[in-house]
Amino acid sequence: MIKNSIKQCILRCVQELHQLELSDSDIVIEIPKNRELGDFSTNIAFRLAKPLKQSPLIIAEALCTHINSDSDRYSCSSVKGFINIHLLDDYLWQYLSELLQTKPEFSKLSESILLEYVSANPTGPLHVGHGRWAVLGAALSRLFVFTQQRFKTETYINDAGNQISLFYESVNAVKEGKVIPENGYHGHYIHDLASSEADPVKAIIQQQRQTLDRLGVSFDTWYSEKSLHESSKIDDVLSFLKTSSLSYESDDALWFKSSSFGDDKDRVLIKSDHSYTYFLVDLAYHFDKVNRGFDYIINIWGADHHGYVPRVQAGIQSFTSEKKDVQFKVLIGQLVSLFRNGEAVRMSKRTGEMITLDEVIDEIGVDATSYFLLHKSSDSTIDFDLELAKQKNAENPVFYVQYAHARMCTLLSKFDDVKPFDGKVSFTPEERALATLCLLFYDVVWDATSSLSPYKLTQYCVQLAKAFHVFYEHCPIKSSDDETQRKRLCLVTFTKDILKNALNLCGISAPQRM
RNA sequence: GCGCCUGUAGCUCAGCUGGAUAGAGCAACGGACUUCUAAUCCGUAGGUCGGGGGUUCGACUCCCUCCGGGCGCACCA
Repeated sequence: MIKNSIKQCILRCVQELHQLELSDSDIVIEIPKNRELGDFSTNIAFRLAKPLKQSPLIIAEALCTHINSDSDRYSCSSVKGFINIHLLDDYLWQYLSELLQTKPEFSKLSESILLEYVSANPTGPLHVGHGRWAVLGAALSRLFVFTQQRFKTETYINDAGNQISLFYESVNAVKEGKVIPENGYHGHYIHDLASSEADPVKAIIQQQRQTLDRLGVSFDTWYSEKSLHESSKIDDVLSFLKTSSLSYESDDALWFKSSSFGDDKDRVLIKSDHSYTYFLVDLAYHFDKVNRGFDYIINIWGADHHGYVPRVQAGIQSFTSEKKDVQFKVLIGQLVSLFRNGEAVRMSKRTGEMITLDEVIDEIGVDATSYFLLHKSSDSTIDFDLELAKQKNAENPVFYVQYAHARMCTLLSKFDDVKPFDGKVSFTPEERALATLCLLFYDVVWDATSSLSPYKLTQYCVQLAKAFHVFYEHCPIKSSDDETQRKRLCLVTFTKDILKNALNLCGISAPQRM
């Protein structure tokens, strides 16, 4: 990773010059907003000012001199305490040429990750909210594969409990020509299910699976809540909590001392009517996750469940207090609102009037669906305008990016095999901007992976597409001399491969032609 | 009332563990196609970063407070 190798260089120089041992995290490599300053920059001189008791300007000056005398990779200059790093052309080109052939060793986020997502009730079709968790989880999975993490994916099927009973009642009511219970399920699909012989829950799961398939989402395990009830796992967690004195009886109910682990209050496990709470069953599920040996447990939940996080967190903590550290992370995806030409599309689960994820995919396609559900930080709500997502013009970033890829493909097809360029290089500003952006690919991949933020990758796609379009307008290929032509064709080839990789990691196709 | 998320250009959003003149896309306005796809590019305009305090050499970024928006606060799932 390019930023990393620059970091290492600076670490070494600081060590040689000042006998200071810094760690990776002490150094920040940035890309200057004003690109004329350099390809990269660092503010390390400001950070060293205090410990060294020197002015940042002097520190920066000395470091630059040291790096310049020492490195055949970088040429540095110091401006107002910042160190601006300019990659030497030959080094830049060599780095770029080998980029995709030499994938770096990525760090391990943990020994073994479990990523649980979607986990929908099998009582109806998936909606766009599910789509967001699905797209997010799938992108993370691909990033985990790409960065060679050890991990499993899983979805939890809530195929037991009150909602399921209500669901069956609703379907049966229609079958028997009765009125669906007030708090039951009223969607049109209930009538379809009633006219079929198949088990409604199985039918819905099958339907959900097909929808997820379209988005490229699959799971190692479909974990059934029902199977938990049928196993001894609920008793296991109960006896664990009892023997650890983490539960107690009060008001005829059994409680978990979740407040001892940071929750606002204690939570009921077994109700006074002796039935289990949903929480108990979920606790059993997470107990099982820990017992299966995962040490990084990631759940993707909708914002409407965020109040539930502390109690599950409390559970995990109580299970693992005597064991090695287990990380537990709940990714809260904020809600998705659908719009059409600026008008909110009403969604009511109650009356069953809602646009399903399938309908959205039918209308705007997989690529746009993936893009629009992925492109924002999961902390932000998404206002999703269907008409905008459908437009095949510049208003729609999906097309902007895909067009860049198609443009590269047709451009390359105009020329015979691209021969490697290994001469002495020099760059125009547009070439350099494109090339340095290409170098950042693995840095972005790692950033997106470690921060569990695939949206950074969609941003990168747009940036790369922009840099390419600019290059395309300013750097003709056909009309340039042999050397330049070969260099530019190589650059386009590298860019195309990187953009394709980046798009595919986002679950978006990279068309050859548009 | 309490908790989580959020408030940056007309719109949709970035802004990396505080750092250089706050960025991008779209929309607006003005340009560029006999030349590798104009689904593109170039230029112009547009911001007291919700308000107010504080910490700092330096704050969109950290702390406090107030205001607005979303979501949640069950012996429901």
